[in-house]
Order: sequence, then structure tokens, then C-alpha cells
Amino acid sequence: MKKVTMADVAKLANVSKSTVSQYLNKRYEYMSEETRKRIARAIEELGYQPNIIARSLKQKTTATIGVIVFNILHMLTIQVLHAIEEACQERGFHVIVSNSDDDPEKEKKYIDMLLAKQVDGLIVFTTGKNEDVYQRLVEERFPLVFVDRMVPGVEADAILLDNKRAAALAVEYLASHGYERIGAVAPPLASHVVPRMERIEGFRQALTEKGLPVIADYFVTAEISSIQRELAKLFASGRPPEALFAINDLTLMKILHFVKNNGIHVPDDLALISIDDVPFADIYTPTLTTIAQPTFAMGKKAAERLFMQIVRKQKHKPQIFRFPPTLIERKSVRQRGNNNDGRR
Amino acid sequence: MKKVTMADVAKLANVSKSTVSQYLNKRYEYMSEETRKRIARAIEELGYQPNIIARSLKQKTTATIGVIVFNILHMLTIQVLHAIEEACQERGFHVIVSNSDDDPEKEKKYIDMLLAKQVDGLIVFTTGKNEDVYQRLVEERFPLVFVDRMVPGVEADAILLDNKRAAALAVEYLASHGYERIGAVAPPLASHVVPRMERIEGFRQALTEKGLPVIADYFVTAEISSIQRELAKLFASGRPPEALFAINDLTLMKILHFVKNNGIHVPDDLALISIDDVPFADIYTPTLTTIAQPTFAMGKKAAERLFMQIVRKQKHKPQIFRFPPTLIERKSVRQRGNNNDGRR
DNA sequence: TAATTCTACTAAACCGGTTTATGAAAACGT
DNA sequence: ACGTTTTCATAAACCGGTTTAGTAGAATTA
Repeated sequence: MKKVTMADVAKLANVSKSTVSQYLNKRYEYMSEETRKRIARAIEELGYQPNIIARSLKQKTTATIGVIVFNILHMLTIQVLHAIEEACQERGFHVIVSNSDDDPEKEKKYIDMLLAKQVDGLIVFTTGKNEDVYQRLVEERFPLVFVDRMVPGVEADAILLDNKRAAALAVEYLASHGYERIGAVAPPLASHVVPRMERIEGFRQALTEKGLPVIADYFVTAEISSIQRELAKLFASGRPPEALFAINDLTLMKILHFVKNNGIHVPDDLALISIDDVPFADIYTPTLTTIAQPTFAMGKKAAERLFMQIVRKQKHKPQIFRFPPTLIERKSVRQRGNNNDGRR
Repeated sequence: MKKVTMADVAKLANVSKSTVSQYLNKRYEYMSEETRKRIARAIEELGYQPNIIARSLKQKTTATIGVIVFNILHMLTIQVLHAIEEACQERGFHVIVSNSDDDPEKEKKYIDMLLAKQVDGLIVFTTGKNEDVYQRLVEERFPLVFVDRMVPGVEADAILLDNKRAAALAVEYLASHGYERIGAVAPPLASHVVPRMERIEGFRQALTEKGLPVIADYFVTAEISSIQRELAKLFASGRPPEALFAINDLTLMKILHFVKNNGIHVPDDLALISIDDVPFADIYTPTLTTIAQPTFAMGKKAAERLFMQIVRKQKHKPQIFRFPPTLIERKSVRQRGNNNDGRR
């Protein structure tokens, strides 16, 4: 198959391997026009393609980064990945994508494999575990950036949404539209899943700040698959919430399923607001008021920070970047009569 | 950082590099229990991790495949990618993902870069161009599998939807529900974009087979961004179609936008059926009747075929696999009065 | 006892580049 | 004319593994 090596080129051009290597690396300084041409011709003639693996071995750099995600099907993942890929293209880097399936064991395995493959850095949508592994990486100054989530206690760059702000946006918007009895829906809370905690905590905080009731029953946290069941219980009971805050796109989908199956009208019976701007938000009926994450900017930043770490390997103080959420006003929340601090 | 090499292990264990290598490759045949233990201890003690790059150089195999996609944000891409990634995980392979953005130039560049990086094979969601490049790969017996699209004239494995069947399913379903004046919506046709051509051709064929009128005006093919405008024209004219067949998810979205903006009621004013099962199909109102592609099976098959080519590098006759579409009946098409070959 | 076969392990070549130290020839300075 | 730079190019070491050929010494066979 492809067997042409630098030695072949050298022989044909009647120069040494070293000279060919210089040529390829554009170190023309002390190279005669004549030699340069001969090498170019030889390369052309043989259809020579350098073997990057060999180069990597010597240079100890692969121009490849690893990205480990906990859910490759999640829309946020894909969009951020897209931005990362684009940034890497510009720099001539390649991206190896691995899916941990939110399993810390797998995550650890991939970290090890990617390191063995000598990737130049790692961007991780982490499970939130494997603290020891990440701690070691940080100590060794291995380039590392967390996205979306992070590992508490590990001092590494992290690109996150300003989750509290996002929750506050939701609450403030609902409050200003006259809603008081507001519920939240989320997957099970776990201390190592940072955004979940922050969003729920931010939600609770915003409620109290706005002087709205914090009703325990209105916090629906359940496995995605049983959210519908839990909602059914909630709505079967006495007074259901007037509005629901969906912590992410997956829970929003479940809520939409629920309201559709139960003939609940949005926004008349129930107002809806969610984090993550789903692609169908403005063709749904009603169109969906959402809080969007700047996914592209987040991916770009993640890549940038990683490159920064890769080029200057000295110390650098890890930073946590909080990206601002944006409320996209549509029609799943509407003005209610009984309030006096909102508009119209 | 990580500098422990095999030589270090060898020295500490008081054996030769060769022996350590044997040990790592589990060639224990002629190795004393004693030696084995010493090596194990040394590895443990030094925290040694082998450098896969070095191994790759000698073995000429990287356990890495390249996947080039023309649109990383497309749902089909992601789902197939997911399956590919999973299959690779099982085999200990890594996946480098590149996004060509449907630009043949970029595609070519990535092929070259991935080859330089010595990937063991390539799965390509191709732009349909670069025939010469692919032809060379095939001649060199380089492992290659096309997915979704293919390059006409290049004899390589291809994993495709049975596009004609999919179009026929749509037409037959609409016909059996009493629809006669059926339109199709697609991005611009181009001979190198195989699925588009096949779906439209299959649609036309199915119409004639069912004895339904083939109306030129009802074929809306336009850049995604101008589909809404074209639809507006079509519906402003005399007799609009009773049903629309969307060739993929992107066109479906545009149609949904259009009907929403223009107060057209689905399915009463207009029936809708589309290829690609969008995630919101069963929470939309009405729920959407779609024709799903077996994306996971397709990805799995693509990986399998590639592995097949990777392990036995001899000749193998390239095959085109046509995967069967599945009609998922929901509510965007309903029974009409005036027909007599349908059910109900 | 000598020849042969196993066992346990190693030296050295190799993969295909990059890099460093070095050297010959040409150009320059005085 | 002779020493000094400068120009152009190369040999050889190196990266960190794998693999091949080979070799002591023990065990087996004749």
C-alpha cells in the first residue's frame, strides 16, 4: 500500500534524509534552490506522504486532543463538540471523541487510553467522579478543560453555564408574568453533578428572593424515565403548580409528553420555561420560551483554553468561566392577570 | 510529566527491554514466574504506561479510525456516529471525527491528514465528490466505508437507506389514505448527492405506479433557507398540494415553520410525511408520521464492515447495503373520504 | 558422555521521522 | 595568500516501543 518513506525520497533526490526533513519543515535557510527543487520533484514523483506517527514519536506531540463526553446524543454535547471541532480544524488538530455514557469507570478507562495515545490535551464533559485521576493530571500540568460539568475539588479550567443566573432568569421571568406557584423538574440530584445542583439551588434561592413560596412537592426530581409518572402524581394531588421550570432539554421533553397525554394546555393551564434551546422551540405550539446556553461560544472557549495550556506548559491558574444564559421569549409563558410588578 | 519508559522498567526489574515487551504482550511462554513478578512490581512502582505511538510506529496500526461527516449537527450523523463509537469501543478502537461541512476541498484535506495520521480505516459521510481520491484508496485496498451517501463510480462498501423504498412507503401510505395531489420538498438536487436523487426519483416513480398525477410545480427543491419562500409561492398559486413529502428532517422543519406561520392546519389542510424520525415527532401537535431510518443498525454495520476490511486486507467485493425504512404512523396524515383502496 | 532439545532471556535491528554535531566547499576579509 | 565565516549538506543518535536472531545453561535423549 503506502510504503514510500523519507529514505526513498532522499535516495531519489540524491540527498540525505536529514535534508528532506529540513525541506518538509520549511527550514530552507541553508538550502540551495537546486536541492529544493530536486526534493520537490522526488516527492511529487513518488507521491510521498510523511508519516505523522513517526514524527509524533520524536516530537512528543500529536496534534490530537481527546474529548470525553457523558452523552453523545445530548444536543448541548453536539453543539459544543461542533465548536471544538471547528477550533481544532483551524489549528490543524484532530479530535478523538469518546462516549463515557455517564459511567465513571468508562471515563477512567478512556482517560488512560487517550493518555497512552499521547493526546496533547483533554476536554471532558465529566461524570463528576474520578477525582483522583483528574487531580493527578492537574498536578502533572496535563492540559485539561472541563465543560458543562466539573469535578468539585479539582482545580482545572471549567467552562460552565452560569446556572444560578439561568434559574434566576426563569424565576424572575415567571414572577414578572404573575406566576407564584412554580415547580421545577430535574433528573435525580447528586452532589457531583454540578449544573443540576446549581440550577435547583439557584431556583430555590430566586424563589425566596422574589418572595415566592418554596413548595417541596413542586420539586420533581426523578429518573428521566419516571418523570411522567411523578408529574402525574403531582397533578393528581390537590393544587398543581401554575408553572414549571425544566432544568434541561430532556426533562422538557418529558414534560411535553406529559402535558400532551393529559390534555393540559400550555400556557393557559401550565406555563413552561426550560434551560437549553431545543431545535423545535419555535415550531412547537405554543412556541417555547427557553433559556439558551451559548453553546458555540462555550465550545470555542474550551478549545482556546486547552490550546493555551498546550502551548505554554508552565503553571497557569485554573479559571472557571461562567457563560451567561439568554432568555428567549416565546409563547409558553404568558402574562397573567393578578400581579403588579410585571409589565403589561 | 510522564517520562517512564520501558527502559526504566527494564532497568528496575533487572531484565531487558525485550522481556518487558514480552510481558506486556502477555507472551509468558518462556518466562519464569519470578521474572514476571519482578516486572509487575517495577511497572507498579514506576507507574509505567506504555506509549502507544511507539508501538504504532513499528506495528503500522493505530487502532484508530477516521470518520468524516458532511454535517455534524445533522441528527442522522449523530445517531450513526454514536453507533460507530460504541462498536469501536468494544474493539478498543478510537474514532477521530472531522466535519467537512459538505465542502469537497475540506473533505480531501481531511482524508489526507487522517491517512498521514495512519488511521486504520475511514468511514465517510461523503460530499459525493473527490472521486479520484476515493478511487485511489479503493485501489490501494485501504479500508473504506461510505454511509448515507456514496460516490457514484467508486466501488466501495456503502451503508445506505433504501431510499426508493422510503419514498414509495410515503406515497403508498398517502395514497391509501385517499391523497392524490402530493408534493415533495427537498434541498437542491445534484447528481452526486445520491439519497436526494433516489428519494425524489423514487417518489416520482411511486406516484406513477399508483396512478397519481406527477405535477412539476409540486416538486419544491430549493436551498434550505429559501424553502419557506418557495412554499409560499406554491400555496399562493391556484391549487396547492393536499399532502407534502419531506425528504429529510431539515426540510420538514422548514415546512413546519411554514405551516405554523401561515395558519395551515395539519393534517386537515395539508398532510405531512417525512423521512427521518425527529425527536419531537410524538410530542408535536399533531404527532408526526415519519419514515425512520435504522440509524443505529446502520452505524453498527458500517463499523463492522470496516473492521472486516481492516482484519483481512485481501480483496473483498464491495457491497452496497440498503437498510429498510420503517413507517411510523402518527397523526400528521389522516384518512380522507374519497378513496377506496385504503383501509378503514 | 556427547549430542540434542528446551527454557529463559537478551542484543540489536527496526519502524520513519527529527535533531544535533560536524564537516567540506565556497565566499569573505585583510 | 591565508585565516575566518558563511553556506549547504550529512552521519548518526534518538524517540519508545516490537521483533528477530541468537545464546547460555539446564534438561533430555542417545
